[in-house]
Amino acid sequence: MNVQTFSALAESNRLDIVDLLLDGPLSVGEIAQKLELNQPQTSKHLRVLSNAGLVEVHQVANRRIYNLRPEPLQELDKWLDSYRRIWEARMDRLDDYLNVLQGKKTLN
Amino acid sequence: MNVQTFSALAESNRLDIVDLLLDGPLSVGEIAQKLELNQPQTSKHLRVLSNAGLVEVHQVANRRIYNLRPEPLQELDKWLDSYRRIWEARMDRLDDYLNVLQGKKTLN
DNA sequence: ATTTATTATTCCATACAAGGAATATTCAGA
DNA sequence: TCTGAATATTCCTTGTATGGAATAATAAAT
Repeated sequence: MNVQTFSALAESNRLDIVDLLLDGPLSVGEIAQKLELNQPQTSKHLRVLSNAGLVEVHQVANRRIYNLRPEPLQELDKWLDSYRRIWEARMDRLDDYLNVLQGKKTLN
Repeated sequence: MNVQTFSALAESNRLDIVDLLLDGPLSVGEIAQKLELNQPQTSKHLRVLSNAGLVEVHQVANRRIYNLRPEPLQELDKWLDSYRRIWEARMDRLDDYLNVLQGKKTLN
């Protein structure tokens, strides 16, 4: 799992941007307006998201249109697979482990 | 979606710890040894993970046993739901959006 | 009570992220 | 070619995260 994805999403404004782009592509100005952000910081956040591969840009005249790229989120989804299997089984294998420890102890 | 979850996972050592705990609970020393980390930094990382609710601790004599808590990852899983719907549909609604822009343009 | 093992905490130094403000860049249109 | 709109970049400052080293705290054992 790529840590860059988590880094990019570990900032509330950027998470808001991603959630916003879920409804479709938007220009920088539209994003800034809807989230009440300054344009420069919006551009900066978009660059981070872009570096993480979470968004892509297309230029239309003056505007730059950003939209989501599914790949990183699909990778995240795939990563979660391992954990889903455990949820069904039993994530807190604590009791088992404590028994092992107890066993070790009685073996000493 | 809670940003703390992303922050906690946005560090490779911590991500390694989480992946390691997938195989079952471990003590601090075991984690440090398996990941070749110093004990103090291991404790620090575990504290971050604990604050994010990703792990829980149980004390057994000297040792502190850490294991995963499923809730934050389940929340992450739920958050991804919105995106899965889009993947099937078509995440890059870029063409549509460009047509809209084109339409606006011809209306000017 | 003292020692030993295990874990947590503190202090320090460094690196990195983020916002504000200003400026640069790019492109379309007059 | 000049202007204006949209976006990116830079500079600066501040806050925060991280690792290393040392130390503290806790519990078991002798």
